Amino acid sequence: MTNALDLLKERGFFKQVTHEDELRQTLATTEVTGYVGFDPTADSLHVGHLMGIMGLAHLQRAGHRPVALVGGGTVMIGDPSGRTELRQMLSVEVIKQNADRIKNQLSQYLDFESDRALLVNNADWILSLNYIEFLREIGSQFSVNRMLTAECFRSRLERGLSFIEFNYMLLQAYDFLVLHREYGCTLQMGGDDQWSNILAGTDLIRRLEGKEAFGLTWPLLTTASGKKMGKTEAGAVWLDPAKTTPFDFYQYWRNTHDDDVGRFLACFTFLPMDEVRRLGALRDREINEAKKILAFEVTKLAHGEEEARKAQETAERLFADGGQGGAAVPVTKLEGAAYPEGISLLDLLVQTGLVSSKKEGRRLIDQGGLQLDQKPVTEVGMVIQPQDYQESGLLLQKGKKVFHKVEFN
RNA sequence: GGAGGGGUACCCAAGUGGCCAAAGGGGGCAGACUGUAAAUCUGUUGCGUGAUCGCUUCGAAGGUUCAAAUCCUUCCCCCUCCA
Repeated sequence: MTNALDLLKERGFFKQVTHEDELRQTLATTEVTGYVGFDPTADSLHVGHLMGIMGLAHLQRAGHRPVALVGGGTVMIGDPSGRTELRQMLSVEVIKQNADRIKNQLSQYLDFESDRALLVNNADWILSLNYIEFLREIGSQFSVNRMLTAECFRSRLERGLSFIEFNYMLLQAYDFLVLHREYGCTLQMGGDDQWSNILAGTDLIRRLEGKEAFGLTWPLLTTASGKKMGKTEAGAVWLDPAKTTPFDFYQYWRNTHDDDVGRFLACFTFLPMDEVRRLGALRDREINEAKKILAFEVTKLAHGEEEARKAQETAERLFADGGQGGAAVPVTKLEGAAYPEGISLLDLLVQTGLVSSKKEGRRLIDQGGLQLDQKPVTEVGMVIQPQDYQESGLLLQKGKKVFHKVEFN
């Protein structure tokens, strides 16, 4: 079996490590327990978290034991790394709810059978911390001078950094220490912005336990066009199907920038690297095949094969055949009887969420960007009679690739 | 606590009494091109309406004025320097 470190490296999960050779050696000879932290700032993970999720998943597949740490405690502080503003503080109840839902999503990716993977919430040990004890045991191990030289704080010194944020590093280091003590965890992974925090943890373990722990970071993912991963015009691309439909999720990946395809296949799927390299090397029109595979595979992981297949079929019909679409097109169901006089197309657009105001809808139609059942709409004031669409419903198309179905019953 | 600077639309940022629903850039949306990609070009980007009409908006609340993002008062928040 390939060494886990080389596997991660090969798949794009490698930017910095603490001690590369020792880590490789350890991974080759023992089952390593490694963790990644996730902050429950929302009630669902999104595509931006996928690096962490897949990092753990790849680790597990290489024969090691992943630990997903939900930061129910640390999120109450807020990681200052890379932020320009103090994070909004969330209430305890909200954080708890979020943490629970996130646990669920993670189990899609990791095999938690018989402790082959662990799920922990640092709220369990952080919320009950005693301030003085913590300062004496952990705080005494940190040099403020050294902390200030860390990149994550340097940039913030100019913009302002609150004391609560300054403590984040200690808490994250403490997490690592706890996991080390409780579960023999010796590896922490994360995005490269976590480097300083990870080092704080490995240092702490060395000082307090006299043991060697490892840190590994991967490059912060941006798309080739420099955008933050997982953000679209409509906001984040969520893993929760109620927040981002599997179809939209599929489409997000289907529209990947050419230059990102190979990288994404390596990171976000389990396809063999030979296949990844072959697909990533495709050019021009041919790369669309690779994009389809990427979209299918990633959707399959997030939502299951069934949903992925539906999304793919729907996309094929919508784009290739120009037909009425398929099962996965987002649908709005309306009570036809509620509109005896018919419903204006503009109102309908707003109801489906295709536009945020009638003004925007009007603009859309004026600019020729709306199609109704494959035909361009030219009349702004058009009124829809529900009885005319009793059977198949109607298909709205905004621009080139946003589809929405309306059904009346 | 003291001194100074600042809060403008999704973001950055101009605007210091009427010509301001508010320049410019980014971002978004749409059109052309195309491969459901990128780049490029064009249009558009507070809300309501058929509208060159109305309504709401420039940290918050009051006030002055025919007229305020712009002037005055009070309050809230942020930053810098000093302690």
